[in-house]
Amino acid sequence: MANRTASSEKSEVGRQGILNAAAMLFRQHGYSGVSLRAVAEGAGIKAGSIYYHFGSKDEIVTEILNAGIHAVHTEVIAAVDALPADAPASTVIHAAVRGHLRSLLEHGDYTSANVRIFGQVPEAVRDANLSARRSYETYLDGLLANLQADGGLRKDIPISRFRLMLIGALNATLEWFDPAKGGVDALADDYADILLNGLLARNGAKP
Amino acid sequence: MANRTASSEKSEVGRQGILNAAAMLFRQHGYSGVSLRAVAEGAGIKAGSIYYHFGSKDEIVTEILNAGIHAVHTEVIAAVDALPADAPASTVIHAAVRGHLRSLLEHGDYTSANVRIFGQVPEAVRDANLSARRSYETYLDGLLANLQADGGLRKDIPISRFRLMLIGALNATLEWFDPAKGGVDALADDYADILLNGLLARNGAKP
DNA sequence: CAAAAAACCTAACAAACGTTAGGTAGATGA
DNA sequence: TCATCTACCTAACGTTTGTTAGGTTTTTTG
Repeated sequence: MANRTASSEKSEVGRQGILNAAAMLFRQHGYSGVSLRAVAEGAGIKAGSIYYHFGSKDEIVTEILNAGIHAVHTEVIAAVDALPADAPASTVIHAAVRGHLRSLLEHGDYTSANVRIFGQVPEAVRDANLSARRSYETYLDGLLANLQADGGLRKDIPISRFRLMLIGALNATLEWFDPAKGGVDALADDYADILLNGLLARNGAKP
Repeated sequence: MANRTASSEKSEVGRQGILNAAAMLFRQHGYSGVSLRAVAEGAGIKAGSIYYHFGSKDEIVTEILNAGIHAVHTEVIAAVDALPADAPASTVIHAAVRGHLRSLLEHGDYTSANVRIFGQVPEAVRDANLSARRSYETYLDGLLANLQADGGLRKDIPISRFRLMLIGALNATLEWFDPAKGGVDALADDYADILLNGLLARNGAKP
């Protein structure tokens, strides 16, 4: 029984089903740790059928990598654009942090696959993802530069270092965050707070 | 010519040579991306010979993972213990950050292999590394708790969140840091500064 | 100097890999 | 209704994988 039309649990089909299954698996097991047979099973089809939609494994992973960057980039832009134009630096950073974390931790098989496997894929695949990456980095740098020019952010540390630390700290949450244990937004509140105000106890304290 | 005793470029031999070669390769290509034949070539021997020293690939990777954690743990302890007992929180954090980064970025094939592949190895291997991880985490938590109790660190955010963000931000430097482009210690200065004081421009500014 | 132990090599195994060729069921369009 | 097209399947290919068995060389030991 339950043997008609393959009967996988999810069995999303078609091109998108392959990408969804692959993104989930890449995120969990790394690039070389995922076989096309595993991807096919996740998508509810057989391995050979993948080649109807894609020319190679690298073609799949390239598309996933690009979609991952595009997802964060879009979500962060949306979060920041929703603010009033004169929002203070702390508000802008907070919105960006929340947008990035949401994209990564909530609807984020593609984004988290990107973070996890970018360092493992063949060089050609990495290269194909570089322009999307740089585009996001440039956007963040512009954001930080504006806040710095307005006097909201300190000026004694280069922007690229801000940005690298920001992205690094956020992406690292992927390794331990458990959506069942606590909300993404509460995490974003804490992270933005620490990043903005630091760990040190203030002398002129607040309540 | 140059054909005696295998003549590989480095050709470290023996058990340690295998581990060194494997750590370097795992760091670059991930767990499944490294074959035992590649490890053997890196160590200057043939694939089958590995089994004289190790029982399986997982046995190798287990040992590398444990050595990696042990290396950071030891270096951070040494850095902190070198400080006077009454050192302020900022000094202690700075020393810990520098120790962690040095272990990761300077003499750190084992440590960086750990960071890179921990999420990809079979569950049994991960489990075998958990106690070493927890030991390091417990040490850091104790450190942070002391500083918090002394009034050096703010108390409105749980210690585990401090620690996770700290380790995450530091480990993430592995993805982009280029030792040829800038010193580890300068990086540690900046990171400790940002983590302690935050990104925001201060009103009661300093010179 | 001979015997024993240590450290390797060679050659092969079954399984799993990415990929390809050719076939088939069901929908679509004339 | 027949031909075409889409979306799959089956079966196999050559290669690479972790691993093993058995043989050879080097080093240590008595």
